[in-house]
Amino acid sequence: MSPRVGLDLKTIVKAAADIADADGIEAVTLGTLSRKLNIRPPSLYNHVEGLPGLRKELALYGIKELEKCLALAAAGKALDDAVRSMGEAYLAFARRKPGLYEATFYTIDMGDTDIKLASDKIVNVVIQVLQQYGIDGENAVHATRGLRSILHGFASIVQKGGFAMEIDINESFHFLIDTFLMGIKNKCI
Amino acid sequence: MSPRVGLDLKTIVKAAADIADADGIEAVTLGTLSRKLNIRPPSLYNHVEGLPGLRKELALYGIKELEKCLALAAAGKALDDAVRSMGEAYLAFARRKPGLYEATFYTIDMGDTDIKLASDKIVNVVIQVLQQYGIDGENAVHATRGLRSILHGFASIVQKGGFAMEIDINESFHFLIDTFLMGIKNKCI
DNA sequence: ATTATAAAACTAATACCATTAGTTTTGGGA
DNA sequence: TCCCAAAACTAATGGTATTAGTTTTATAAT
Repeated sequence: MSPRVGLDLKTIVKAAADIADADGIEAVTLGTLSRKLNIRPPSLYNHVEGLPGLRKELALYGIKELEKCLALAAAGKALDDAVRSMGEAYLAFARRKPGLYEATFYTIDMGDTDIKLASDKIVNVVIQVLQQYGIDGENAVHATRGLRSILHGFASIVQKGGFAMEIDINESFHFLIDTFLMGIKNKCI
Repeated sequence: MSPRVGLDLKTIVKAAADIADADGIEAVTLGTLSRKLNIRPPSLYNHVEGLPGLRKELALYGIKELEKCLALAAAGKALDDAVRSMGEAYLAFARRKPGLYEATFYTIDMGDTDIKLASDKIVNVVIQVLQQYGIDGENAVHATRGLRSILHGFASIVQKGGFAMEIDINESFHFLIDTFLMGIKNKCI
């Protein structure tokens, strides 16, 4: 048994990510993607379970890429340095790959095992950093959920162009991270 | 001059909101909506500028409803009480009207004047509450952006079913709000 | 080298979607 | 009663996802 080799999933998903980054996640259709890959739309079904399957693969790719960025940013750093570095990496990712970041939250099935597994890896990176503050069990979960909310909320609003005023957005981000850290330290210690 | 009266925009937008809440924002199409209203799809163009126009109206409706909830929650309360009450109202809205809340962030044009105006009203409610802490000019913007990020991030993750662990979600929310408040008070005062 | 095979890519067809153009209906004001 | 403008309609177009069934083709075994 040994078939011919055609396109592989990685190539397909990367092409989809390029479309998403260039024209938004809604521009990722089997039509636009197949045109970019020089094949006919039905051929994609050999690699992906229709549009929902493609979206899942794209979300998975985005989550994994984001996790790599966050892990790299936190590596070798501790406490506030690690949190700030991780926050900057998160925001930078959302800016650098707006469509791919969008895909990590766009019509994804949080019940899906693969998605859950990849998401858990991000959660673990965040937990490891926050544990350095000596936050205990249940509070560690609260703090992790909090930081995740902050990062996603801010990045999501930035990505949608939601901060209109002239005030510097990066300063607002640092303000928020520092406020969170200040709160954590005055609360859990 | 006086034409016949048919459907009005409010009826249409509310029907769209019902579909969004029941089956998700992607289920809101001119087809499903026209079926629910017992008309043919092209008739909707008499009231709304196609699907993009419908989505704008839906987002606008959601933003206005949310603003009403937040203003009501903050009314007559001060400082931490006001912030906590507002936070709870925000999260409750996202849970009660998941599809409509989704619409407030789904393919909306932040450059649109109506959207910007409605959004500004929400921002003003938040600013008014935070000003009670005596935060000055630029920091007030940072703090407002921060609280908005927290509320949207948390609500958005909840709505997508992103918090998987057994730990109580409401407790996590209160933890986050309190952490933010603690941070603000130890930072700006 | 030849051939069998399994996957990849294809064509054809269906059903749904948004949208436009042009027609018919209809209800309130004169 | 009649007018007319808005509302709703029909018909048609081009895009979308998807399925079924066919053809192509690279590889692995002969």
